[in-house]
Amino acid sequence: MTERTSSEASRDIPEATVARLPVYLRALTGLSDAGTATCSSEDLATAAGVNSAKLRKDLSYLGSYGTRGVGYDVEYLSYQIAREIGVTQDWPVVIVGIGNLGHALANFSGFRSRGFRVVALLDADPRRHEEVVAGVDVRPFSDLEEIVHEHGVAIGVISTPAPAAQDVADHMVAAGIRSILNFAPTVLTVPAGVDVRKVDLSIELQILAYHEQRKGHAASAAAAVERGPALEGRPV
Amino acid sequence: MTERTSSEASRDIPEATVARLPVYLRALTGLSDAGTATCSSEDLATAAGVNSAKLRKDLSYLGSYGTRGVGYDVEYLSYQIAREIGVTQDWPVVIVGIGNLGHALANFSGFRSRGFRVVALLDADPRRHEEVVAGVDVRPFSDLEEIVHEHGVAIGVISTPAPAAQDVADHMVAAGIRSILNFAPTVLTVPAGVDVRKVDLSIELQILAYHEQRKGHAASAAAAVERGPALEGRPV
DNA sequence: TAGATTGTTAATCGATTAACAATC
DNA sequence: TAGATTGTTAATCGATTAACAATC
Repeated sequence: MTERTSSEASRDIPEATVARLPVYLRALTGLSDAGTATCSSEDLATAAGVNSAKLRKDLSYLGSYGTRGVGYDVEYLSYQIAREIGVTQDWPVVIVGIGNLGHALANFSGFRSRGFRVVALLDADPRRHEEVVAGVDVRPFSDLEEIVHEHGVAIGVISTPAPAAQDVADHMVAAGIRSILNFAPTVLTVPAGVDVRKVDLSIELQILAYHEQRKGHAASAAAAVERGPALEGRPV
Repeated sequence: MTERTSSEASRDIPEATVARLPVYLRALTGLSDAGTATCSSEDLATAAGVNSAKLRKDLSYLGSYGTRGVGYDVEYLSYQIAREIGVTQDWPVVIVGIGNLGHALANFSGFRSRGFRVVALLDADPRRHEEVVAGVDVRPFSDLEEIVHEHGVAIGVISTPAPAAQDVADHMVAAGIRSILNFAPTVLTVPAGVDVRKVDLSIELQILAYHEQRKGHAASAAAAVERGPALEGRPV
């Protein structure tokens, strides 16, 4: 299962590097679209918004795909990163919870463009089963296992309200899904071997608020903060 | 500007800790809703999905809000964390780009529940200016500066297509916004002192795909991966 | 007091960065 | 060859974790 064909240098890529590879891939796609055939680590780092030392260190985990004194061939490096991430293959995805956010996700073109194919939209509410969203029928949640097996779904997206999310995750795991992207604002408990990534709008805003508070944002609010213990803290 | 009232231990909280404080706050809200008055670091850590050593270390940056041998008072700790993050005050937010995702964000109740108030929805497309979303009028993008000043907006959310995002960010910065939450799949360039946080669905999926590929997900796809160089890589 | 649990220390681990030898 | 740029080393920095003294 963990065996790879020989000559592969790519073992044990640090998590922080893995998280940046898709950023590099997107930057390379941008360079390619602009007609750039070759780029230096400095060029690519700028496009990706990191420094070039970090970029070169990251790429070194994949192998040696550059040429000293020259740089990187954009198409070749793109392909190597895409292969490393796994987006040269096709990934069937199922989305559960077709409310406002589920609609947005189903219509999101970024899914399709990187090898992710939405094969089913599921919702527990029968009133939604009439709908067709982004050309895909909304089906009952109870069809999950059948769909997972039929399409070989490995990745599930949860966009239900928080109270439903754990139950949805349990069913996904039971059906064989081992990678979950969770948009519901709740902590999911899953067995070892199942990956969960979480996108949480409210948490992102709170992190921004923390830094904003420390910056002293608008003059009026800063004044309110500095005015004292501020047990209520509502700015004017 | 960076002055605080005395007795505040809260200086230089590590970034990793800051990112977890909102998670603790949510877990505490859950405990409170369940009628729990006191909890141990072990209880709270479980609810938040972290280990208790990390939780205690994190909380130690805020001060000493627990009682040895007893644990933490849920309401008291909630308040202290909320104050530290800054969500005891009210944060006016503007959302730019009212497509599918913008609609979902405008309707997202998690915004309101944590002190974030959507004061305006902006879109460059005049055909959207008739709309009322979540009880808020959609207004022209050119109204941005006026709205920012009128409401003291410190946080801007970008949910436009990628090509528009940098221009939106530039205008936000010019209007005085110093914290941006970016949903557009593009790297934003902003002056020092402006915080950008990025939520990128496609990148999250690619990170999951990387790990899924290494796990050997469905038997058929795993077979395709192991079959050899797989220059095309499309699984059966 | 005895049991429980915090807050802190110190060791470990992982990520970042600058510098530069290797080499095109 | 001379100039440019990679890939790697080593130093630094920050985050995690286990263990336990402090103390309720």
